[in-house]
Amino acid sequence: MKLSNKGRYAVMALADLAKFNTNKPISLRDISLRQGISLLYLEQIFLKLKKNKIVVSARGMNGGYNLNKDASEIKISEVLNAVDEKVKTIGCTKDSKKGCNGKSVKCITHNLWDELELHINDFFNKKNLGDLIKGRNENTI
Amino acid sequence: MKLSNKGRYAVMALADLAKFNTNKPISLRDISLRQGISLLYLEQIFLKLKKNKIVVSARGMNGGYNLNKDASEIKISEVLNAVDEKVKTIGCTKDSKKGCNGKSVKCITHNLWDELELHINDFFNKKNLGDLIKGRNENTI
DNA sequence: ATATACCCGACTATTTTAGTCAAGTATATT
DNA sequence: AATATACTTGACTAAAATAGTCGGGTATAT
Repeated sequence: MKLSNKGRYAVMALADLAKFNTNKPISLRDISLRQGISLLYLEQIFLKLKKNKIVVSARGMNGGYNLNKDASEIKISEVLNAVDEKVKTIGCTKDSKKGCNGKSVKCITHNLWDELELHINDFFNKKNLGDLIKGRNENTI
Repeated sequence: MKLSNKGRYAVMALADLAKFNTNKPISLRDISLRQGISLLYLEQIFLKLKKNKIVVSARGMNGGYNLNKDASEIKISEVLNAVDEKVKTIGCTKDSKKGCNGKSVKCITHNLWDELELHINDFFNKKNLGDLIKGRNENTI
């Protein structure tokens, strides 16, 4: 059970964006250099963030990205969903026909995974980008 | 972020073992049939469970497995660790040299993933196999 | 003897993740 | 107008993890 780089990078990049936030757009090149994330990979990630209205883009020279709303209003869950980093714990309902269907007939562990999923999503729903900025100190990069 | 089948199967199989618990060993064949998990895959999983002293085996005809202690004393975290299903959220400290090292210099998201890991592990530490048995009803398989 | 069932390492196929590439389009600056 | 910067898009590839199989054991009850 692990978190993917894509999800991690998305949050890192947005935190960077929130930290250096000005009225001017910030280029992916800058974020790439500061956070050590491949530029090409960042491009892919930011397309999704843009589609999900988490960032707004400015094209051309001096272009880049800005947050679409205040950092404190961007939940981590929102970010992870945007880059398709969903929390999935249950696989038992996939081959529906026989066995656990999650409704009338449940496997003995079904509720456990359900609870776990809620537990994790709850965590991501309670944290926002603003929290990350607030919590940092002088050793934070 | 998802849970692997291996971890899921391990918990399912042990719950099955706890449910049908008698003084006689229970064969993997029975568990395989009841839970719909490949016998060969179960063998692989139970070798690890055995190495970690979660089950004891009886070889030969009428052989099989039994729990090594009371179901209420087997934590889910123990089971998942036994089959190498660790919770890993942090990848930023891998290329140690520059950037986040998790100690003197931390990336802005480091604490977040640390907290998440604790949050998930906490969940698994609080749940045991006994809880699953207690919580079931007549529709549970 | 023989069938059952655990034991063990190696192997393969599938899926997911991670990251790259090529070929654009838009815009500020010179 | 030319140019460099930087976003846009879809497809492509490589690497890693997962899921599951295979073959050839050994132990034991009947």
